[in-house]
Amino acid sequence: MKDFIKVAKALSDPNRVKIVKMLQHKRMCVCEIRALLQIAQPSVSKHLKILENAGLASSEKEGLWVNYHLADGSSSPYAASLLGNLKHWLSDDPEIACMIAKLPAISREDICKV
Amino acid sequence: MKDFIKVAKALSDPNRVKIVKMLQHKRMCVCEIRALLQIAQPSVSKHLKILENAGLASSEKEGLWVNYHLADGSSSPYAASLLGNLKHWLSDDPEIACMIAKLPAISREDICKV
DNA sequence: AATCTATATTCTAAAAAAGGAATATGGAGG
DNA sequence: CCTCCATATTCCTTTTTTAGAATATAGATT
Repeated sequence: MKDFIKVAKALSDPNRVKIVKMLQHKRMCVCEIRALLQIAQPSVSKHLKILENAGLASSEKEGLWVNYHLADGSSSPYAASLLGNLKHWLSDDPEIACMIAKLPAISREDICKV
Repeated sequence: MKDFIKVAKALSDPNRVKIVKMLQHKRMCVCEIRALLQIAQPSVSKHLKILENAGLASSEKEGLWVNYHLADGSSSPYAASLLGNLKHWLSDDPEIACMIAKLPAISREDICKV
């Protein structure tokens, strides 16, 4: 029960759903996500922690950067299933589509300067 | 997006997930749900409204009673999909199982006296 | 009509979540 | 060793959510 609620809660915030949708396209560092969402860096970090804790995302260090990517689903069947659904869902949502369109132009070298 | 968030939010509260799990077994009126959840009647009504609004449940009047049952999924693909998943999910959660075990003994004639 | 009963709504208090400024951490490069 | 930079954490404020008491509504029964 607790695990399911964690996944549902994690996906009940628009910014976190947006993060999941971006991570479907490529792995991203915090400042890249921040650039797309246009919210403060600590907020991004907090959202990522919630996603990670729910089994929806995971991270790896790469020098100064921390690369976030979608979780493989092994830690939560609920997360695994929802991540599968979200591959199809919301792709044509205008807000999401607009964000994804900007994705290719984002490069961490240009963007990062917190 | 809005519709998805509504479903995720609706399912991010333990009491509402419990209601969904009971409704898998039979349609129920507010006071029956209240008896199983052991929370106040207005709280039950509010939870039911949120579930209904998300496309997860629907209701029909029957005299003084209002029978709630799972939605058919036609109003939200997200709700439809999650309702499908929830048929299997959480059935062996101890809290859920205990609640479902009490379900057959609940009869609105005995229970209702708000 | 008067009353009882199941449910919905309103209102208010308490708890949880989200956002960001300030600060801490930890690795990289001078 | 010192500085710089990306990220995490802490702290505080604002907003949202939850819960229940009190009240309203509407159908049923007398």
